[in-house]
Amino acid sequence: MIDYDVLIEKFKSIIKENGLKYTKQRELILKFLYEHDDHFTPEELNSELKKIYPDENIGIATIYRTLTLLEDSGIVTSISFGTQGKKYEFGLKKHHDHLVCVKCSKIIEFYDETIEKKQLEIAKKFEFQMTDHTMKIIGICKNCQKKQ
Amino acid sequence: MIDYDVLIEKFKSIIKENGLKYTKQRELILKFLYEHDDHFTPEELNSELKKIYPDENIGIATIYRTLTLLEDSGIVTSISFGTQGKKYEFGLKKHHDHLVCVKCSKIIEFYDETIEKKQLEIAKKFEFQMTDHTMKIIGICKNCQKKQ
DNA sequence: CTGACTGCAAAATCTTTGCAAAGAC
DNA sequence: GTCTTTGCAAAGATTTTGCAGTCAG
Repeated sequence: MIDYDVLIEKFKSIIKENGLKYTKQRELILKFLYEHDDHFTPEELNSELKKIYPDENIGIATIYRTLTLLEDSGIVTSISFGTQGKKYEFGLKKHHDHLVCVKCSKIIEFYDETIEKKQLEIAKKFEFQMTDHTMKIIGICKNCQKKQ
Repeated sequence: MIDYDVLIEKFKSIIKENGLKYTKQRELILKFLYEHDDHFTPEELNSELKKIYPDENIGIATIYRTLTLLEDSGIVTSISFGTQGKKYEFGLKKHHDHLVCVKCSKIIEFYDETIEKKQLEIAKKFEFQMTDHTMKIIGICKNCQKKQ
């Protein structure tokens, strides 16, 4: 996993390259995602940040704008839940895919080399310039099966 | 591909089992998706249906309600585009995955046996009761690459 | 200083809901 | 007839935008 200091350097250089500014809000949002290995909606991030930094008062619009910036920079990635919006996670870790539980919304990550390779082949076959790929296995997790 | 008459029978029996009613609106929406092998947003469906059946005046709410019903019945499936909503397609064809172009939003379908098998294995490994799975390869399609 | 960023509130999207009238069975 | 469905418009939910003040470089 990328070191926090290295991450900040990387972020700062992206900021600089694009004539943007390095602000406290942006840092705090990035820091939170870096430190929490999980998936969050913008609204969840907003309330979590309010808990941790009650004095900062980061606006929800800033959360959205920062997440977009971070996603465009490739630092965070998102997973979408149809109508119910998106969840974001820190993105500079090994590529992986997701298992999503329809009952409790829990997300489990996995990685499979065969699938990764196949995806490349398929993109090539259709002459697609692949920028990303996602795979979601939807179902009922072990825990929720027990409850039934 | 399932025959249209068989499809209607299937739909009618689902309707009956659930104490629902078979209405013209529901039929027209299903018919449209059956006849058009493509992916549509609710809004697109709405305007297409208005073009084909200018006298029917199907409300957008009915489109949403019917799509939800059809999706729950397993007759249509949806693919989500993050914040920008969902697209629906007729679902009773061979399972397949999607290539999505970020430039023109075109969707190409593909099927790969190896990936299908791997998904089953992974679900099993995590003791997930898989109900569905999706895979999206995101990138720039052949056509849009040329334009650049 | 200058131009980007922020919080706020308003606006824009997209989707769902309440309700009276219409339609299926 | 009874109970579901419909279209409409209003309400909700989520995300984006405009703007004046603030802040980073």
